[in-house]
Amino acid sequence: MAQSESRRRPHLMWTMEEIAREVGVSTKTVSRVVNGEAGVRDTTRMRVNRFIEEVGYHPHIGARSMRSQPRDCIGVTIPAPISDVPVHLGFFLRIFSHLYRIFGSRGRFICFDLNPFHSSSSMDYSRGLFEGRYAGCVLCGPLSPTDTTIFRIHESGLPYLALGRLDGLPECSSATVDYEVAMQISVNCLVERGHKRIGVLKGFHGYQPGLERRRGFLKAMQLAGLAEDEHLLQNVTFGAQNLISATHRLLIDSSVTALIDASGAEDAASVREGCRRAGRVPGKDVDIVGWTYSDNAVILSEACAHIWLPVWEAAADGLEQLALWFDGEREGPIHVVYPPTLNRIAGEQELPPPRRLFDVLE
Amino acid sequence: MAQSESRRRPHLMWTMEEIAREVGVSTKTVSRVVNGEAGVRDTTRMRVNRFIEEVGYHPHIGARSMRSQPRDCIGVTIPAPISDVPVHLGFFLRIFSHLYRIFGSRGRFICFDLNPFHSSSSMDYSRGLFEGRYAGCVLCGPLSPTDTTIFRIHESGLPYLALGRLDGLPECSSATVDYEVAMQISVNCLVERGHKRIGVLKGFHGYQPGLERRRGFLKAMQLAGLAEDEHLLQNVTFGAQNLISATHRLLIDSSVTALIDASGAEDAASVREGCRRAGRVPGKDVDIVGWTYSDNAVILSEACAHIWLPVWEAAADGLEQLALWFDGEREGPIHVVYPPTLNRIAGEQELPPPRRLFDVLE
DNA sequence: CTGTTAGCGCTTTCAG
DNA sequence: CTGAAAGCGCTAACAG
Repeated sequence: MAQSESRRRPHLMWTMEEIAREVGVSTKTVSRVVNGEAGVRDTTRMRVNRFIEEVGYHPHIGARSMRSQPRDCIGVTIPAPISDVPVHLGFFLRIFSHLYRIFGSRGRFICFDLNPFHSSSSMDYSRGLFEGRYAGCVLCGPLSPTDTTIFRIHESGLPYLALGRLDGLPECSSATVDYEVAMQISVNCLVERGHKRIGVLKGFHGYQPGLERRRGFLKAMQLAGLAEDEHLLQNVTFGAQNLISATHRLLIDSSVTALIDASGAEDAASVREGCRRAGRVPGKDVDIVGWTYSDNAVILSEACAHIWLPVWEAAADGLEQLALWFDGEREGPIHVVYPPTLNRIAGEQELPPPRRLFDVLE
Repeated sequence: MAQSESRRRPHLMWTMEEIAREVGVSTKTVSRVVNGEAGVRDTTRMRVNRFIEEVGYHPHIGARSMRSQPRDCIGVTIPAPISDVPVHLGFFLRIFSHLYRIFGSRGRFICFDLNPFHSSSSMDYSRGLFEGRYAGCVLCGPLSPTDTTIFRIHESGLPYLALGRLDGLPECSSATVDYEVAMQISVNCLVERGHKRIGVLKGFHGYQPGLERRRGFLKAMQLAGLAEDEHLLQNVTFGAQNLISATHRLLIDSSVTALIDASGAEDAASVREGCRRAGRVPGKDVDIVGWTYSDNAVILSEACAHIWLPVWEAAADGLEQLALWFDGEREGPIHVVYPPTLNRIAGEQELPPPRRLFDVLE
């Protein structure tokens, strides 16, 4: 036990070898103590632990990660540029809250890669995973049909959850809502009310949720024996101006008597303004079905019905299962698809327009 | 150029050595290309880059971190258990937003260590830094006078910012508000209005902001030639019940004619209820000075004045400077101390009670 | 411009 | 129960 107390210098970053030398054991013994492995006498263990506590030793995570996969860090990354798909503040807070409860409160690190598109031109949002930075990850946003990164993530076998699915990879680990069905329900609702030409404000163009909206619309119109006019589908982005003019474009055609607001923007004011500019009165001239992420919520008080997309609820379910996969208590991939619900509730009390994560606070 | 295309197996995790072998160069050349260093012919660089892109190679962050300090990850940790100091949702969102703008949008990782107290009993919130996980960190909350971890962080020379200071380490890199002055201003305001015995709802007991409140109170009372009765200081936690009963305890003493709400809870309802239980009418029986984190805000409409603590503004300033330190464009430590402001604005429009990060959403 | 060698701090393997 | 040695994938230092 050659404890050379005299040569103990004030270190900031200790190594196992130094610890071992000071305590008078081998590095392997220190390693065993640090990792709580068996095969160390209690007195030795205590001696090592005391010294580690005293000098404030922390194992170097990089060195460790060269021999074993990291287990204590979950990554969160965004597969779409934030400028394309602004993050709903309420959604983000829920996700963050779940991540805290499931991972953070148990002492795990939660690592955000919020702009993987910064330096590389390619869709390299998987970098944190393949760099060995985290043990699994959450893809927090819709996937693009041209996405290839997701395939590599899937093949890696590491735990992951996409908050959105992909036609090209049906086995993708995902938690989402069936937007195709949402659109079919919306169309049917309006067809039942006697409408023949139904306009659609179609959000998420270029992403899977946009594809599903389109497919659901065409399928439902066909089943109803109505014209599947592509012009009835207007792509919209999240900007108010864009939403206004798209609404206007649809309603300027007087044969269009109904509107499905599948923009995902929950922006009643813009839809109203678009109606006004087209000389229409919502609820009288135009029958509207609005889409929302909140149950029993009214987005547009003049709407005849609202479709509730339980996206957040699906995400919560998926994250719960991801935690199990993470802990080795189940296998991947995860498949959560929640059905949308048609709510015919009415009321003056409209949901306030959503705030966006990085939009509102500066 | 021994490109053994034939032996190229579908890998998920490539190493530099494999890349080098496949392309027919040395590992050092691959390293140079990956890190954008000079000393590689353009054609070679392109050949390597093409291959890297093709196979989706990512350098192993652990291996890299053994030779050089990480530069692309900022850590956020909480030096106080979240149960002691619930996180103000508005504050969190501002911090997150700043972190995104300053670090995230530039392609850096933001790594949260939200419950470092999970497994270890010691205040080990510095673990991420000493494990080599991040290049610098933000300590997001008040510091305890018994804290020793902060000394090690300070000595490490790594960039860090504490959102709160510490008497025991005046040179600590920090961005905060002068609570001592806030208390002195509060007391003076009430003394000018003729009060001799002033009760204080004192938040953050056991943390530096609590100490500063106490010190400021005793100092101001002494300067005013009034009794420095310790009983006039009531420690409060963030629970409504606690706030109510503390208010009650103070005001049951009829000699106490004024109250400083330095709880930090921004909870008008509880203060009112405490007054009511003591048979007092705020603004008539009791003169009140309220503390708030929002400028020109009214917390309690019956209050004669409000003290604005620009904590969030100081944090924003500090984070801006941390980014410079991070990028080597300045040296540490950072010293931001914002003065509080007395606002005599009145109005019925009270600020809604704050939401807490992990309280509200589940 | 390019390559070789050593070694970062751990964990794994194998030997006592 | 304990230790010695090899090696993970990368970069720094030094040769060419």
